[in-house]
Amino acid sequence: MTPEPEELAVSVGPDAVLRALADPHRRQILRLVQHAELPAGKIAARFDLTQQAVSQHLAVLKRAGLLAERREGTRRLYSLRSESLEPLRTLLDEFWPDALLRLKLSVEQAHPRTERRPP
Amino acid sequence: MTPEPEELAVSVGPDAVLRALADPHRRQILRLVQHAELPAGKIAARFDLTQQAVSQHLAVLKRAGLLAERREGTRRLYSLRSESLEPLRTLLDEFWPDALLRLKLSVEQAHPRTERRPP
DNA sequence: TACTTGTACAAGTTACTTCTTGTACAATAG
DNA sequence: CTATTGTACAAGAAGTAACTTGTACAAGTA
Repeated sequence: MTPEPEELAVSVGPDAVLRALADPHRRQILRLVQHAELPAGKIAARFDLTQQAVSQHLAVLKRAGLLAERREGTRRLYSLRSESLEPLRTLLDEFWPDALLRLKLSVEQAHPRTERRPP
Repeated sequence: MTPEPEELAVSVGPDAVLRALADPHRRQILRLVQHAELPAGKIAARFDLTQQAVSQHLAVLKRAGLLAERREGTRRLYSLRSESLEPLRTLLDEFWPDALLRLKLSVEQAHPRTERRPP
């Protein structure tokens, strides 16, 4: 009865993203995989935590949509999915003072970076 | 021995801010006080929670630097301190793909919105 | 086949979060 | 002074998070 397309569930909402980011270890993981895909082991090696603990952090980040996972043989390669930061940006836009918000919107309208949702 | 200037401690770091924002009730509180100061009681009245629970949320938000508190008689008036979203914006900038980051920076340089910290 | 490597899953512990109920206390009104 | 109102503080319950150690298992290698 779970009709979820599994890998295609893209947006997780702001809660999961914010909670995932609220941990320093996890932010560090994101920094590591921001520019290059990295296997779980190499990531774990950078921390004073057990491999399993890091694996659990990876799972949290993945559930939040912040990590892409690619399997290659026995290894799992992780990389940042920056699209999933969108809810964070939306939140920030919502609370950022109006003056700057208006400026920002005008910039984005002048240089649209992604498809518009048609109303 | 705590030489803290108390009210002047402005920046709390990304952890507290992110954790504070990771709760829907607290985000709702921020929306309520975003444009107008509100007393704790009026805020509490908007939720299906006890006054005390909301008071605790207010405390979390205040510790994160996200709320200003002004006392007026017996009431406490809260309002959003949007400066404290700065760590969030920094984080977002750090992880946002380079293309958009460069655009954003160029805009901010063209229209500086706040004083520069002199080095 | 059996061994090794890379990784996740499972269960348990400890600490933290979020709520509740009960209470204290400061400011004002009578 | 006494009562009322607006609010925070305190303690405890229940859930969740961040670890640990132990184990399973899939993919290669001898």
